[in-house]
Amino acid sequence: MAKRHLITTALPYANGPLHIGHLAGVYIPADIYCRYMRMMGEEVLMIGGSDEHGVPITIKARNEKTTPQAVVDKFHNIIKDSFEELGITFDIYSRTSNEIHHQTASEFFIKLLSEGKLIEKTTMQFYDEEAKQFLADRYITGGCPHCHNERAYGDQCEACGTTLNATDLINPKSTLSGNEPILKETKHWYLPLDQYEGWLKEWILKGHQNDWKVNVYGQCKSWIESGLQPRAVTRDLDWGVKVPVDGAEGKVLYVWFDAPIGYISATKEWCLAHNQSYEKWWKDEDTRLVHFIGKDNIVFHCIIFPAMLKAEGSYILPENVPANEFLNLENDKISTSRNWAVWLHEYLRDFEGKQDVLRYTLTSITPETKDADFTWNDFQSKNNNELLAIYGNFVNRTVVLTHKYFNGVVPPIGDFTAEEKEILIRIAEFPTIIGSSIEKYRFREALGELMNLARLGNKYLTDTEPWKKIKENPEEVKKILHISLQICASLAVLGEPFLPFTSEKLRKMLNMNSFPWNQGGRIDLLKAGDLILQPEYLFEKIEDDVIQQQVQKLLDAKAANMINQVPVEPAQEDISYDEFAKMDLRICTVLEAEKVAKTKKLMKLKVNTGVDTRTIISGIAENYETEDLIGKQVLMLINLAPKEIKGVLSHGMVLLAENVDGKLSLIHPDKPVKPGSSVK
RNA sequence: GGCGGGGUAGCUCAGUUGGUUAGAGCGUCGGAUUCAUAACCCGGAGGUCACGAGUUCAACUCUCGUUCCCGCCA
Repeated sequence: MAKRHLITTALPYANGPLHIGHLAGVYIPADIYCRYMRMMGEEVLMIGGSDEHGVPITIKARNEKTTPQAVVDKFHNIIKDSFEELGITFDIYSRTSNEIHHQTASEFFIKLLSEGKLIEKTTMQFYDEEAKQFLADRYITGGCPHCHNERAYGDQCEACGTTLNATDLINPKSTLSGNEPILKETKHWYLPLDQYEGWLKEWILKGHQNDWKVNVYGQCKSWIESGLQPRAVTRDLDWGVKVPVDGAEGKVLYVWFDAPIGYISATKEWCLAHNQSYEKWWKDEDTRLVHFIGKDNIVFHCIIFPAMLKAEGSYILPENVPANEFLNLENDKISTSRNWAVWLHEYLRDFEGKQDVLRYTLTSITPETKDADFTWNDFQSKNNNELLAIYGNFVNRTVVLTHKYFNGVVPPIGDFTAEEKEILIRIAEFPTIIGSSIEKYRFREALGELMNLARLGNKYLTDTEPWKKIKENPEEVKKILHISLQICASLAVLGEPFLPFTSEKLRKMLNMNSFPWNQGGRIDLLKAGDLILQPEYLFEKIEDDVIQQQVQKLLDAKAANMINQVPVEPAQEDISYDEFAKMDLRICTVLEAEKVAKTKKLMKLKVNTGVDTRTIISGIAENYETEDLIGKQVLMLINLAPKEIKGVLSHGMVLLAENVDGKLSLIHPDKPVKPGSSVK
C-alpha cells in the first residue's frame, strides 16, 4: 500500500443545501473509506469544500437582490454544519472564495501561461451595452429555433430540452437590461486538450483499463477517442478568481478550472495549520490520490483536471476515480429547483440523533453500478427490520442476558468446543472480508457483511439457547455470553466506518476502548470481569406516522410545483379608460353571512356598500366560513346588473383572486378605509 | 442526434473468463422459539434474467437490431 492517501470529495456547489443524492453518491462512501483507512493505521487526508464561483450563483444573487458572497456564505455554512453533524470526517472543509484558493488558482494559471501551456483566442460574444458586460449564456433569453418557445435560455431550451448556442436564439434579449445584446470581440485563454490526447490514451486507456470502474472507463474512452478540443479556461464575469494578467479586467477563471484546484488549496490550508508541506500530499509518488465524485463529473476529474496537472508538470495524478451513479427519490429525479429532495439539514432536524439510520440506508443503496432509488418506506423498513431487528436486537439480547445472569460482569471464558472454534474463526475473518470490499469501493457489500456478523451473533444465541441452559449448565452460559459479548465488541469496531454514532454508543455500553481495524474480530476485546453498563436501545422503531409526514412533505412539494408550472393566462385586449371607468369598484363591509341551503358553493351576504345595504350571493362557501367574513372589508363591483340566484336577488359581486388550484382569496385594503371608498 | 452506463424475484441489488436446479437482503407464507424493541432462528413460494433475432453442444453472460431509464457531448 502507498504511504499515504489523499482523498478528495466533489465540491458541493454553494447555491443550495445538501441533499441525500450528494451523500449517497460521494460523501458517505468517501467517509467510510477514510474512516476505514485511518483505522487501518494509514495516513489519510480527506478534503472537502464548497464550490462558490460560477454563473448560477450570480444569477441567484441577482434574483434575490443580494450579493454572490452573501449567497455562498449562507449555503457554505448550512452545508458545512450539516456535514459535521452527519459525522463526515473531513480533515478540512474549505471553500473556493478563500484568499488561499484565489492565490493558488492564480499561480496555477500563471505558471501554465508563462510556460506557453495555454493558447489565446478571440471570439465574438454577446454583450449588454447598458449593463456594460458580456453575457453568460444563461443571461440571454429568446426564441428557441427548434420548438419556438419564446423563453429559451442561451444554453438550453427548457421546453424542448435542446442545448443551444446563444447565437441560435431568435430575437435574443439580455435578462439584465431587456435590451437586445450586441456581438463583441473578447479574448480568452484555452487549455489545448488536443495536445494531451496521446498521453491520455496511454495513461487511461492502457493504464487503467482494469482498475477503473466500467462506467468511468467507458466515458473516458468515448471522450478521448472522439477527439479533444481546446477548452476555454477563462470567461467574462465579475465573480470568481480574477485572471491575473494585465488587460484582463472583468475576466475570471472558468469555474471548472478553478474548482478542482480547490482540492489543492484546501490541502495547503490544512498543511499551514498543521505545519506540513503540501508537496508531500500533491507532489510525492508515494501519495495515492483518489477522487470521490458523481457520474456527471467524470470527464472533469479523469481528463480535464489530470490534463491541467500534467500541463503544470509537478503534480501527481489520480490513482482512481470511483464515480457513482445518481440517486432518485421516490422514483423521481432529485431536483434542487423543483424542491424534490430530502435535505440533509432538514433530516437532521426531523430525525434528531438518527444520523446512522440515514448513513445505513444510503450506504445500502449506494448507486455503485446504476441509479438507485430512495423511498421513505424503504428507509423505515431498513431501520425497523434490519438495523433494529438484527443489529440492535442482537446487542440488546446479549447485554440483557449478561445483566440478568451475571449482573453485568463479563463472564469468564472456558474451553472451546470444536463448533465454537469454528465460530471464532469465522468471526476473525470479518475485518478482512469487510475491509477488502471497502478497498474495492463496494460499500453496499461491505455493509452487508457487517450485518452478517450481527446475523451470526443472533444465530449463535438462538442455537445455543443460554436461557434454557442457565439452570443446569451455568458454566456453558458463561462461555456463550462471553463469545456473544465479544461479537458485540467486534460490531462496535467494524461498524465504526458505517455507523460511527452507534459504535460510540455501543463502546460506552460495553465499557470498551477504541481498537484499530484489524483487532475487530478478536475474542479478547473485552476482559472477563469487566463491568458493562445497562442495556440501552441502539435504534428505536420508526412509526408509520413519522414516515407519512415525510411523504406528505414531498407530495406538498409536488403540488406546489404543479401550481408553478401552470402558465398564467395571457393578457386580454386593451380597453379604454372609459370602459374601465364604467365599473364601480368599492370597498364594502360584510355585515352578515349565511350559507345558501342545498348548495355547496354559495353564500348569502349582507354588505354595507357605503351607498346602501344590500344582499348578494357569492360562490365562496368552499373557501370561507361565515365567521371568517363577518366584519371584513372586501373588494366589490357594485354596479353589476342584479340577478336572481336561488331565489335571492343578488346585486353586485365580491371580487376574488383565483389561484390555479381553484382556491379563492378575498382582496382586502391594506389599511381600513371608509365603507364605500371607491377603487380606481 | 452521437457516445458511455444500465434495464435480473413484490422492493433494493449480486452474478467473476458463456457450463449442470440464476443468488442475497428485505417483504410474503408456513414452522419453531421466548433472552430480546412480536424482534431472533429454520423452511417454502416467488424470476421466459427489457424485447426480437443470431453465434454455440451450451447465453443473464458474446454479436446485431428494437425499446425504456440515467449521464456526457452536440
